[in-house]
Amino acid sequence: MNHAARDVLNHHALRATDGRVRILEALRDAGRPLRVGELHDRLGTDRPDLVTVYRTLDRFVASAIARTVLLADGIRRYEIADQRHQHHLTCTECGRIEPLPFCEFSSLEALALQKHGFRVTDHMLELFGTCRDCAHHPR
Amino acid sequence: MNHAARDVLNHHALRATDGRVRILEALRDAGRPLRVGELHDRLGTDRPDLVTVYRTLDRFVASAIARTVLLADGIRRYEIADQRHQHHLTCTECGRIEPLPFCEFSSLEALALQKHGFRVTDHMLELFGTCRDCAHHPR
DNA sequence: GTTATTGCAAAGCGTTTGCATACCA
DNA sequence: TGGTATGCAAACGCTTTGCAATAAC
Repeated sequence: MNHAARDVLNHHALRATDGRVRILEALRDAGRPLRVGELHDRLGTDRPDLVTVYRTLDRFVASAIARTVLLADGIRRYEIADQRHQHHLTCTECGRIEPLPFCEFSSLEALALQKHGFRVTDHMLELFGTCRDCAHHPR
Repeated sequence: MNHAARDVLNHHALRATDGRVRILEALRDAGRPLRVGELHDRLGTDRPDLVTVYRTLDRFVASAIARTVLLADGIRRYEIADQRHQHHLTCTECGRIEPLPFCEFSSLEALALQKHGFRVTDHMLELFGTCRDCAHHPR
């Protein structure tokens, strides 16, 4: 585990400091996009400074190790970028964020080009609603 | 024009102060989502305080006169809410934001429910790319 | 006249920067 | 050893809050 993280850092020509390894692992373990503060909280005792987390995440994004995720609340979150472009289901009851394993927009992008002369290079889609658990156990 | 704005405010049980009328008109005239600072700048001389713009926009959102728009940069923007739920094309070259007059997601929402037990109540979609003008006049 | 709204100042919060120290390669 | 990364403190920008003065109804 530890080695894998170091390898990733080395591969991206980033010095494999203890802080970076732990930040990368925390991001990986989370399985969902994390806010900077959340990530910092997860680093446990003797953790790197919050400022270091900010700087490290910037580095990770610049190196395409991580990417930012933007949801409707306007808060920037980060996730590991080793998977394909991804969307999320955000439960408005409990706040849980679940990755959405599909992405079908070729028709929409074709429409944008036809009707607006707009060539789509990227898109953002987020769905909000009630997750299974909250539907079964309403508050 | 002025009367129309006052009517809207009265209809929502908001006192029709000069500042609110001007903020509502500016939002209307913009034709695209505005940041708080942008909106404030557009209010011209003897304009209300920036704090008032913040408070007024909160009121407008609470009264469903306006709504917030969130794009990939994480900056909150506001637009008049008198039209249907809307998406945007954002040009990454010139920054222009263009409304997208369609929204087709029933199939996606059905899929989320089937596969994830997730009932979608809202969604956000933003497309990014190169607009017609920038494609014709590259920098 | 009563209550909501405004301006001003200041606090808050998340994020960034400067700089000296500590660390990795 | 040389250059990068870190911690700490402080600056920064956007947003919110407290409170007295003001204006709408």
